[in-house]
Amino acid sequence: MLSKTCEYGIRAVMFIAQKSKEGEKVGIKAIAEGTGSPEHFIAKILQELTKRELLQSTKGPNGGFYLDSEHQKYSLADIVKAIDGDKLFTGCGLGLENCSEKKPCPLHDEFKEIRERIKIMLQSARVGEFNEKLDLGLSFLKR
Amino acid sequence: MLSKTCEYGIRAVMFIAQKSKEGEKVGIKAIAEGTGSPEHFIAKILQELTKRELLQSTKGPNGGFYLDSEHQKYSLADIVKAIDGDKLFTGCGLGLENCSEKKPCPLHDEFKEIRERIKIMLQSARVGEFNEKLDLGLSFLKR
DNA sequence: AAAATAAAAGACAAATTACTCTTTATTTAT
DNA sequence: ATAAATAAAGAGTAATTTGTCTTTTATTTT
Repeated sequence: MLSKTCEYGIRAVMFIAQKSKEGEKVGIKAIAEGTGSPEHFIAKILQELTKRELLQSTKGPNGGFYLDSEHQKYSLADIVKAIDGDKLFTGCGLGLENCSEKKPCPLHDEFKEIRERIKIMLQSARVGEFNEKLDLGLSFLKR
Repeated sequence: MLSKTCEYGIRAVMFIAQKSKEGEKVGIKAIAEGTGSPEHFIAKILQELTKRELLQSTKGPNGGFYLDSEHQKYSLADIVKAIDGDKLFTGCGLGLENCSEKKPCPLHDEFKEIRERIKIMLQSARVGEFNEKLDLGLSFLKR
């Protein structure tokens, strides 16, 4: 469904959002630890998200990654698109490049409905909306 | 969503089902051609499906792959499971090994619903149910 | 200004997935 | 019985994804 890169990315962003109360910043090491992800790998992913301005960071002592309230409004769909592109939302389920409404694969309508649901789900989920759930220990980000 | 291997596999199986009127058999070359797939690669995939008895074949002149009416009743879910395993149906959306009802990831319920839909869709689609659509040219298997 | 801290960048290594080629085994037709 | 046709099997190669390590750059504190 999602690439591993994207899974790590989402988990990291949720983690950062949670820790970003009052502009607190969180370093790569803590993120890797808190999400059970390989440190250098997740660093690369977050670099990319920062470049695309879905995530904020500062260097130097007391630096790290963070998400102000504006940035907590980005959707998970934004993150997924930034990492995996939009094939999940638009690609043919059977991998046919020319599959379209006019020239559909046999599963076109079926996959369309599913893709649509995934899209809605990810578009309506905001990066920052999981903070409480995580704070209360009702859900987890670490394997 | 599906691996490329699985996409090829499904397309091939649909193609074979369509061509299997009255026990006609179809060779690897025709399958590769008819589904726009790499010949030797699709051969491997079909080998595996045959070994698992989701597909039938005979060697020698006039041999090839085919699906009798009993075998046309297998579902696409059967094919997917044989090739990709069942991670699509059961895996955590964020890649967390220990994600479960009791210890859920933040997107657990959302992904559960989507996985459920995918499962129902693939379980209710029979390998042989696309023959007519394909015969009438209402859908295609080749990019 | 210097030292320390932290992300950015880049070059590499490993693992997995996708694909190719060659040989072997089986079946059918002559 | 032999030859031809065809899938099965196996041993590769190539590409992509995942993961690691090292160096550089920017920022802050002293």
